[in-house]
Amino acid sequence: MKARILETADLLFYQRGIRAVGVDTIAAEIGISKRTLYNHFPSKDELIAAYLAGRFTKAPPSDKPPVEQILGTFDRLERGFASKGFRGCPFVNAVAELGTEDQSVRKIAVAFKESRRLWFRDLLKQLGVADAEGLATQLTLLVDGSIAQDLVRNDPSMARAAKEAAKVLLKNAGVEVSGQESAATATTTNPSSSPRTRGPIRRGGAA
Amino acid sequence: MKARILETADLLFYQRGIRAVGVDTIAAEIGISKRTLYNHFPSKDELIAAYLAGRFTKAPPSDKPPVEQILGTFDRLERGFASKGFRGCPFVNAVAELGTEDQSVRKIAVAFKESRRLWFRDLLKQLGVADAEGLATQLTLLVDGSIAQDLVRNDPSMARAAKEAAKVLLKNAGVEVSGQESAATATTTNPSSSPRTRGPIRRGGAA
DNA sequence: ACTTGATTACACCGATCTGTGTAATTAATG
DNA sequence: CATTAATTACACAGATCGGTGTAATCAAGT
Repeated sequence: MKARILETADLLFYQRGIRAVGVDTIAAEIGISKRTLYNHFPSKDELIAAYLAGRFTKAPPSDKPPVEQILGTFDRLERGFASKGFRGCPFVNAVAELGTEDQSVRKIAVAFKESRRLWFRDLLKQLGVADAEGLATQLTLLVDGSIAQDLVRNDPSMARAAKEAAKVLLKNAGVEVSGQESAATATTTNPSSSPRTRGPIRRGGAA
Repeated sequence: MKARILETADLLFYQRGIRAVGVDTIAAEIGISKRTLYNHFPSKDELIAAYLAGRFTKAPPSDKPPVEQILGTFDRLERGFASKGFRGCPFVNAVAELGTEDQSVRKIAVAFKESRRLWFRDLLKQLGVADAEGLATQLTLLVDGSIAQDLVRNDPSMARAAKEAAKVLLKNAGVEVSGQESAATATTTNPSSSPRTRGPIRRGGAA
């Protein structure tokens, strides 16, 4: 039951915004009484915390080459953008919505962003990149930038644009990139041409 | 009076979030009656629209070289981040908060983001960049990425990281960059080292 | 059959929300 | 001074908010 509550809260919070969704709405959506919800979560704040904690997924370990892992991030991002329910990064959205007041929310958001950055950094170190720290930061900028842009534009091609930029940054750092489909910035699309139409249903909102 | 209402709404909406600020709060902050507020704005929605419209500033024309204008964007961004009240991009925040429900909000956000992209694109064309469209998109990713990262991390150095990445992208496109302070990604900082401490008061939140 | 624990329905609290109606007050204009 | 327009105070509407209290019901497990 607790899982069902959390999963419904996740869906509604992410889709409509945290402040926009009341506990009554969540309970009604599941078809349970509000009392039951409060038996599992003592307050909405704790439900919000659990929602964000549940979004804090670790990047799964992979045996693929580091470069493919890094660039694969942008492919997964693009699929995420194209999936139906995508609505940006839940952590960034939460901070944007709840303001700096809620320090706990900001803390978990920082932790998530930093974990992603460290994931990039470690892969870059494996590649022997000199300034792995700095380049990792730059890659997260491309990730979050494409997420923000897709949030407002509904244009999954933003992920491809980010990927092309990432390739350039990697090459510049001396990393050998597959080359194959690169052609520098050539494949990057013009955002005013492609947008709209979302694909499958999915759960969306990795980041 | 209308101006005063709008300016106060701007401050509160941006600082605390749109949903988090009631019309009573705005009126009380100014010291006027709620009735007066509603005499100037027929509904909160219209006040929100006016707030976002007021944030839609045009990038001021400049006679400086295109490269300096482009890179200067990130310097202004960094100053914005360091200013006290900075809380991310008001348009992205509004979309994140109000959801896809409110189509008018999303539309103005798209218009703003696109205007910024076109500003980059035109400068890149002046520089003779082949794929000005694509590179302009990539630059906006760095801008929005650094904004999102600073929003959660409170780390103005994200603007510098974005600037360094932008330099690499520009060089890769054949643009002559000042060189002086570049040194590739070398000056990029590690985010876990620098954060906190905000500067002057300002109005913050360009994007 | 009995107990235990979860869930239910439902009323209710105080607070806050957007928005309105109204009559008095104030300020500027002729 | 008289007219007009803006602003005021204030009560109020209807909705929703997060959260609680309570007694009945339901579903195991032993």
